[in-house]
Amino acid sequence: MGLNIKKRTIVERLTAEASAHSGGAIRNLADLFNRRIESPSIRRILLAAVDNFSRSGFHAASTRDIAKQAKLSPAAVYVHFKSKEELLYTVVTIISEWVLDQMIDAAQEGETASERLRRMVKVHVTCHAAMRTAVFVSNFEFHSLNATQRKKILRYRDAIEQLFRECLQAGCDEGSFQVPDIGIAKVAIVSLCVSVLNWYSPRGELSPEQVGKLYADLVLSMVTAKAPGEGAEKESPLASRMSTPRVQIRK
Amino acid sequence: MGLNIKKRTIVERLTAEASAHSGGAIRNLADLFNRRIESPSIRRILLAAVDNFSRSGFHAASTRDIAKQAKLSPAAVYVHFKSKEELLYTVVTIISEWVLDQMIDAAQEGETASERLRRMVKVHVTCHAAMRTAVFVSNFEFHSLNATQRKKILRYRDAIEQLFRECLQAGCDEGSFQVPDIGIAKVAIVSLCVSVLNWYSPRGELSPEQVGKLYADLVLSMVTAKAPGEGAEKESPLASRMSTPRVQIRK
DNA sequence: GTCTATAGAATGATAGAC
DNA sequence: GTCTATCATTCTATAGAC
Repeated sequence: MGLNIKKRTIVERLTAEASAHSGGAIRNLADLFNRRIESPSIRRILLAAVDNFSRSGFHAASTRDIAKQAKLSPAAVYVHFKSKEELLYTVVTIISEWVLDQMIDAAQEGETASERLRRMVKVHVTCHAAMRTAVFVSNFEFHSLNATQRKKILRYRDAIEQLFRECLQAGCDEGSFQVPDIGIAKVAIVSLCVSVLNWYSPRGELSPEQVGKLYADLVLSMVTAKAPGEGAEKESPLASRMSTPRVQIRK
Repeated sequence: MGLNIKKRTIVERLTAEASAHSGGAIRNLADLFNRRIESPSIRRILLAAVDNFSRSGFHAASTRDIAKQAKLSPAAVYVHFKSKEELLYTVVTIISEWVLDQMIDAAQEGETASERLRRMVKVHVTCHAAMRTAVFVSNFEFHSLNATQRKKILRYRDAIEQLFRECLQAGCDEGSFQVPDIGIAKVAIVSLCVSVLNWYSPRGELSPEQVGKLYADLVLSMVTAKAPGEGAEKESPLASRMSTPRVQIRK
């Protein structure tokens, strides 16, 4: 990592460190941070931040508690992060990059659109279930980022939505999918995957992969073309004139 | 309303006032508060609270700003609400009651399970789109309530989930629905309806009712039984051994 | 890089006059 | 019921020693 100019933020250094440690599957958040962050102190701070943000929400969580949990003084956090906001931004960036990476891989496997969609839904759901706490923070504290940060994070989300859109379009062109509106279907599918954040528990009976498979079945039956006369009554309505679906942005 | 004993909270008085003003469809939040709340000051406070909570989140919103927006002094809020938390609880209660009322009506119409499910999804989505801001607060600031309050609000959510479960069960018994797991399907459907909170905009091209209809189509095709040989490969997995799906509870 | 100590600002809630 | 004034607390972030 050579030069450590003070002005570079953690996030800016992430890319440089990304390939530093390689090999070995990422099974949990500690693995992911080990791979992306050199300093053990910073890793402890980030783990504590995820925990506190997820339990109390960004604004209710205090930097004091985060520092304490990371076994540091309150001031030590500010040696590594210039603000609490940057702490959140670092977490959200690492998580968003990781999910997108998984999805890019998933979108490449599979011959037919059905196989690809099944794989994509399974991977997306599995990511959300397996790293529930961190992805939860990344999704539901998104609005506490500033406008510049939000814009950068939206690029990751848009990329994932685009992967789903292309897959749906391909399936519709092939004739294997049939949906009232591709934009609506895309948003519905992504929402459905993300919604496991609201109920999944690692202490339940289902593994992340099992939930992924169940959701993939649901999504596939949602978009799979029915035999003629079997489908719901529809007049192919409204095309995609809706406002571009996007996560609500506060402030 | 008669006696106005000091110790009764706004929420406790709501039931008494519920039938006070009758008739006329509820088209927006102001309508709903007009119907449920006598005092104009309290209505202004609640409207301001919804606005501030939705834009900044419960913890980041200040009682000063809420009071100012309601054209009152900071202290005046505490004449009507004993804490900021009670302000949130009042909002969430009124919204939750309203959504449940709509859903109870919806679940009674329709001869077949398919008709009922279509109607329920349409109404649920329409409620969420039409009152987006307030329902958004009710859903996503839920975790800022205390344990007692959360327990009371969960009764509303459970009741709605139960309506969906019964409808799905009936459809599966009839043979018109086919789902891998009723518990999973129920959670998925509710999540899907709720997820319009994340993208719906009243400035878009679609009315709440139109979105409701589109989502109803998606859900119906998700659960509708396929002609033999048409369905996804499945081995009817795992039954309902999963942890009871429930919104994540913080703290 | 880590600490102790604290500045500086904002917040939830209350006291008491009218 | 509404106001002005203010208390008491908490929090983010910084200063400066080691």
